[in-house]
Amino acid sequence: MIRDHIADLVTSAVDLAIADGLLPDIPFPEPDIERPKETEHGDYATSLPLRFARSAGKKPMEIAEIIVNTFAEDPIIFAPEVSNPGFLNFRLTTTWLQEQVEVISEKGENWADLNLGQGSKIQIEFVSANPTGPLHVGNGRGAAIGDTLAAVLTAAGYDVSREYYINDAGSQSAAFVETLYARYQQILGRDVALPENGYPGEYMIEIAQKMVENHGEGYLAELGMPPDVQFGEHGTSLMVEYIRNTLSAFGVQYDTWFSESTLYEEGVWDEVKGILGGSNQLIERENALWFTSSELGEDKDNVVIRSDGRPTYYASDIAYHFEKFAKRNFSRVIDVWGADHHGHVERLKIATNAVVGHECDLQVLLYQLVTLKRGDEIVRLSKRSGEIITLDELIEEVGSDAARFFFLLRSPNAQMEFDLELAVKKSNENPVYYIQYAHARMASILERAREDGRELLKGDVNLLQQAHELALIRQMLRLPEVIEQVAKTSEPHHLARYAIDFATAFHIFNDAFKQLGDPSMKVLTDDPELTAARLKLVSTARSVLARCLQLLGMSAPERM
RNA sequence: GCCCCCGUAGCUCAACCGGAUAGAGCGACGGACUUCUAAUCCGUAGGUUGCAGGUUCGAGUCCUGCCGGGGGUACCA
Repeated sequence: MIRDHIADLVTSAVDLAIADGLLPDIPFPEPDIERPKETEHGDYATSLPLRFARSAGKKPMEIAEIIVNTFAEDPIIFAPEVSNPGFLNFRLTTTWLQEQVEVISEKGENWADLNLGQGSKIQIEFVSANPTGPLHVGNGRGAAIGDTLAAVLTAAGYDVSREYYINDAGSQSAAFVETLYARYQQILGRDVALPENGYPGEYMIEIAQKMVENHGEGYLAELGMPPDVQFGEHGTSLMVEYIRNTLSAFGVQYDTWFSESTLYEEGVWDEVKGILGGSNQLIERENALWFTSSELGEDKDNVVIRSDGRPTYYASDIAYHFEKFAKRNFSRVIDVWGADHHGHVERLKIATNAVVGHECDLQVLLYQLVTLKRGDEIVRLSKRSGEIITLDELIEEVGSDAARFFFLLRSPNAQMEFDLELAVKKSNENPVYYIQYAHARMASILERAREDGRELLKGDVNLLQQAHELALIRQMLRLPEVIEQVAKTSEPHHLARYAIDFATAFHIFNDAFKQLGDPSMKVLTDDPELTAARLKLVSTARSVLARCLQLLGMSAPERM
């Protein structure tokens, strides 16, 4: 990557200056290469002279001058310019920029891919909402973040596995089954009440109806008696099916749907209990079994087996993460959770390390909750209250692309407000169309060129010299850096922001002829050589934007 | 009480490891269609980055204290 290249050049220059006795022979700061905000400050910059000034005992500007003088000649970047109060600004050579069009066009769609992960196995678990009701808008945020993060990490060279954890063993699941059975009986004419802590939502009637359609009265037990366990299993799998369909409509496909129940059926929990018991980390108190997490720095111990003998979700989660690291050997695991689970993070990490026996690379990515508004009215997100805004409804109203982009545009740790009225009413103002329109315009130009019988990839890139052409090339070159940034920070919103910047660069490029009133600025002109060069640029830019949209999980329309 | 996230333009949000004149979109105002689709472009206005200190060459970013919003602090998940 260019940044590393520049850092190397700076390091060499400083080394040379030290060897020549121009700078003192002491350790110097890392030459951090950043992207300046102001274009006047070049393509890249470093503040190394400022940070080196104190220990070197010289003025920043003086150090900057010395580095410029010892800077090696390079085909990619010009010698740096010194700028007050002590920055070094770097500019890419035009020749190299032009060549990149050739390079990108040859490497194709995966041009920006990296090898940061070196093929290591990484799992991303996201959404994992209880199968007790339809996904709501908040789950959509987790879905968009998790899925795009997975896509970017794949592009960054990791062997990524997407996973959904089905909580089908806990008390919420039991409440779901009880409610479903009550609805089932009601449909079949029995006068029974819904359970107190059940799920009153309308969707339960639909699922119960489906159970009747599929199985008739087959699951009806004696009045007052619970149904066969298969009733619950079938009901839950129907619910999971709904969830799977919603996510599929949202563009999310999982590699694994992992059932919590199997942790008990296949003895994983027993194994975990054995390990923790063997190291005296479990204690019986008040008829319950506790994990002595306070011994490991937690505020308190936590119950793993309730006094009635049922395991808590904490027990499940320990077993589950033991399974991820010790059984399936993921070298790294990322759990994407809503911020309301924050209190669970530390104790899960502690327990996982304790049971696996070494420090595990477990990262929990928290995203802040989505507040729903309808005008001025705040809508509470809760499956229990019955009234929820489902992800299905959101997709229906604004479309999958717009919904995804809306979520991806925000940093995970920013709370976001979602005004449903606005989302519907102003859907055409969603920036998603701005980006997709850029792609459609490129496709349209290329289509027209093909109709004219022009070659798209034969042009001479050295003819690309206009400021707006070079600006577009510069934007393309950012993609690998953005992929690296997202992979390192687990913050997909940088990619969404980049997509907007890229679209802007293209729109400016595309409208330059109108702005300047000069038809020779168009892509398709009377000059066949220039046209060929620009077509190659547009063709390359289109593939870069398409890749970007693909990583964001959005479509890249040919026309709009 | 304690722990975590947030507070930036009228609104929704950015700002890469502490960098240069804090940026976009929407909204407001004023321009550009004889088009390669104007779902676009160009321009103007809009800020004491919640408040008060501190650290340093430099703070929206780090530290301390307050104020405000959200979440957590269960034998719910």
